[in-house]
This record gives sequence, C-alpha cells and structure tokens, in this order.
Amino acid sequence: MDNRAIARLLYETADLMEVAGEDSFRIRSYRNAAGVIESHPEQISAILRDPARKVTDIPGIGKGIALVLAEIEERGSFERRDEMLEKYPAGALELLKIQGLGPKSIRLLFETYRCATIDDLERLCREQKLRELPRMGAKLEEKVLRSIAHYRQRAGRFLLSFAQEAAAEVTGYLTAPGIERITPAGSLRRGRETVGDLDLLVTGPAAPEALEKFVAHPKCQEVLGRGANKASIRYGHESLQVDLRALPAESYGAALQYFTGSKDHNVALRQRALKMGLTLSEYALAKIENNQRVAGAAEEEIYAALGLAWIPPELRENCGEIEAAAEGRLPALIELGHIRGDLHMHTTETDGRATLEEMAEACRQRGYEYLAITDHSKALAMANGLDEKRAIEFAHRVREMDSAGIRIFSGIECDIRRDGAMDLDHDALAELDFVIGSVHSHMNLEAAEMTDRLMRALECPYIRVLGHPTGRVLLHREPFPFDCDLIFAEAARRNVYLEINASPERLDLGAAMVRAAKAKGCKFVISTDAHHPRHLLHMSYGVLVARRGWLAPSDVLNTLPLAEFEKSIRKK
DNA sequence: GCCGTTTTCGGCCCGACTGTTTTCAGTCG
Repeated sequence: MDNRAIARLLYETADLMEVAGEDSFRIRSYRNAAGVIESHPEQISAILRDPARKVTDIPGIGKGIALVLAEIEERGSFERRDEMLEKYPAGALELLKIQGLGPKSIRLLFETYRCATIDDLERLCREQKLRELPRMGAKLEEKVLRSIAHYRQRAGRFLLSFAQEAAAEVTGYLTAPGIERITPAGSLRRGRETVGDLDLLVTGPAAPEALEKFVAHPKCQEVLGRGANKASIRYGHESLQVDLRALPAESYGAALQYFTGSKDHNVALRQRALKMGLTLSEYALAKIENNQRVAGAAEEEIYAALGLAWIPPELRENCGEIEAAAEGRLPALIELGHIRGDLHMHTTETDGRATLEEMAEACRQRGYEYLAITDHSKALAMANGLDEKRAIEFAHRVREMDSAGIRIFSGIECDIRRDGAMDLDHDALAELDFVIGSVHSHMNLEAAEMTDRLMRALECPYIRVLGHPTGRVLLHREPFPFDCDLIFAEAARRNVYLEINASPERLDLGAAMVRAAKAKGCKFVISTDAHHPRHLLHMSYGVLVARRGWLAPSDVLNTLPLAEFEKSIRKK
C-alpha cells in the first residue's frame, strides 16, 4: 500500500474516532501521523519490510502507530479501524463534510435516528426531526439542507491538482514502445481549477494495446465502456472518470483541438470555419465542397488554416480569444519560468511544517532570487500566530539568517479583523518588508459590510498584498461576496497587489476575477502559501490561473529581478 | 497516541461565533 493510501486509512479512522467521542489528543496523533506519512519521501511499506529499520524513527510515529502500520501492511486494515466501522457506518465520513454538522451531532443523529447517509439526513431535515434533539433547531435544519445542496452540486468534480496527478499516473503507466504520444485534453489541459473527468488521447501503432492495458489498470474500479478506439473507466478510490481515445496520427491535432474544448470555443471555431467554406470535426478540417482535408495532424495547422494564431488552451473559453487571435493581439502569457520568487509561505514559527532555514533552502533549490517569509498574526490563535513582539523578533531572525544566493524578506500574513483593522499595530507592520493582509474569519458578512472591511484594510499604508482575496476553498467554501469593482479599483489606486494564491485548494483569485481586476488596472503576485517545501511546487497552478486570466509577466510583481522587485515594494 | 523529560507521567490549542439555551455545547478556523 502506498503512503497516500495508508494516510487515508489513518485520516478516516481519526474521523470515526471523533464521532465515537474518543480522546482528542489520540485523534490528533492519528491525524499527525497520517500527515507525516503522506509527505514522507520514502515508501513506508519499504521501511516496514526492512528489518534493519524502524518506522518509529520518523517523528510523529511511536509504538502505537507502528503496530497499526504493521497491521495495515499485513492485511490492509487494522483493528481500531474495523472496530469503528462496525460501530459507525462509513457514511458518517461523508456526513462530516456537511457544514454545520460535526462529530457530536453525527453521532447523536446516528444513535437516535440511525441516520447514516446524506439522503437520511436530508429526509430528517425535511421532516423537521433535527429540532427534536437537544441544541438543534429550525435554523440548523435550513443550514444543513443548504449545505447538502451545495455538497451535491460540487460532487463529481475534482481539484486540478488531483486530476493532474491522476493523469500523470495513467500516462506513465501506459507509456510503452509503440506509443507515440499520450496527452491529456479537456478541462485539465485548459487548466481549469476543477475537473469533472479526464480525457486522454493516444497515438501510435501500439494504441490498441494501450486500451487493453488501460482497462486492466490496478486502480480501475469499473469499466464503463470499451470499444475499438475508446475506453472509459472509473479510476481510483475517488471514482474519477477517465476516457482514453486511440487516434490515427493524421487526426491527432484535430482530436486534441476538439477534446480540449471548451464547448463554446469549439462552437465559435466551427462557425468561423463554415464562413470560410470549411468544416471542422474531431477528425480534420476539410473543405465543404469536396471534403478535401486541409489540416488535422497538428493544432497549429488548424488554427493557421482558419486565419488564427495558435490559441493557448488556457484561453479557449470563447471570451474574446478568437477575435484576439484573428487580429494578432493575443497576450504573451506568463510562464512558470518567469517567476523569480515566492512571496507567501509559513514556517514552524506558526503553522508551517518546516523551519525558516528549510523553506529558504527549498526556494534556493528552485532557483528563486528571493522569497518572503509570511507567518500568521496573532488573531489566528490556533496557528500560534505572532503578536507584535514576536513578529519583530522573528523578522530580526529572518534578516540575520545566512542567505547566500537568495534574498529573504521578512514579512507577515496579517489578519484583517472584522472591522477592517489590521491585527498588528502599524508600528510593528512598519518594521516588516512585506505585509500581506488576509481575511480568515467572519467570512459570512453581508457584501456591503465585507466591502467596507476590505476598503478599510486597503487604507493601511503597510499592506502590499491582499491575500486570497475571496476566501474561497474549492469544492468546499464559496467565495465571500463583496463589491469587486470597488475593491479592485481601490487596490489599483493604492498600489496594493492582488494575490493569486496558488494552493490548489484555493486558486484565489480565480481566473475570471483576475481578468476583471486587470481591466481595473490591478497588478498581481502569484504565491504558494506553502506550509511545507513540497507546496512550493504549487506555483505552476497559480501560473495557470494567471494565464487563464490573460496575464503577461509584466502584470506580476514576482517576475521582477531582485533589484526592481525591491524598488517596487519600497516605493509604496 | 506522541513526546520529552526535572523519563514512566503530564502536556498537547484556543478564541469566537452560533443557535440554542437559561449558562453553554458544538462547530469552525
């Protein structure tokens, strides 16, 4: 079993233990162990099989978890987990995802009404049964119903990061002699922040064998269909639908274009083709009169034959990209290689998992010229946020650090309080190089109040970046509402950069808002919000969002060389 | 359940809000 699968067993068991009302510190140990295992560079099962080594050498894993791991290695589960699953249904894990219900309520609902599924819960709310229980009332029933609707609406979609990893797994698995190309298309290729299913295209003489191999993938849960040219499966525990299409090389470009979409982009493109006496399909671009092929092997040929510059997949949403391509004014989009520094990350000083030194070293290894350390401020008590005194002391430590080869700026991610005041006083903020202001609480304010709050935060002379501006968590929490036009215009006026938070769970701002903000004159930073060195890799997701938002390198602060970057943050 | 020790037991994260109470439990971040 791989590390991620082991971690999942531990996480799930911890959730069930919480429902069972077990000791919270023990539960935390399980979760902590799961997190450690998930990010461990080496396979745990390899360590378990090596008699010369001990898993207890890994911090966070003691005797108890070591026994659990041995049992998992042996039989794929462990006693406490089996016990929990006997007592509480697996559906309880799903119920925990409904906002407004926690472990205590789920236990009570199960013990009173045998409520074990989302459907049960919905029925109980409609029958007004929740209000018969202590400390539950009509408002909770309403909230739960709303939450169920939201949960169902997002069900079946997956984070871009998850889909990318699955695509990499499957393409790696299918790569073989006789396979010429194997490429993801669809919304994954367009870089959408969530993905419904995965479309993979394969060409080469061994393509039929690839289809064969595909349906035999060890993680294939179900074969949904299997023909001569296409197969479709449910993949992995999460049941992501993956389609694989085998194509002749001469149709590769047409198919890639067709399956990349979006639908609206393709409709507009086909209309353009018709006006030119051409017809575009997934097989080729051809003349209507005699069906003679004009293009098909490469996307570039197709766009060129339609009188268009090749359009990057991220722009293919029929939002002006075809007109821009026709007029030769597509933007020169930002690329990952343009990024010269990461400006939002955490360390063990607050809730990060790696030290200041480790984070800096990881940035240096990525070839960055600079970075900003931006731990939390005191309002985030659960993250051990910094108060004024600690923030200043920590800034001194950051500056005194040996930083050969990379420039380290001392910053903070300062909470924006409910009334829009910054969580730290201005004297403290003035001591820091780089202040991000972020909302972490009271996200359910009315739009007008939230707008006032953000306007006031922008007044602070020290704020340089508005962090994850809408607070959304993909598939989980909607963006909080505020008057974007007003806030974006004010941010532009005050020279406050908007963050594109590259964490795959956030991707906040999203692409549409990035484009709207750019139109208001805003500039941006793309930052990972890393809590661990491996999160620095998420920069690529942030760049995708920026590309979908039509940004060029000149729109993004952290593409600047060090000297210019420093000048920019000083002059505010 | 892990960790660290002034080692075999005590500490581990806590404040704010909400909706339900009649003094606070549960949820969230």
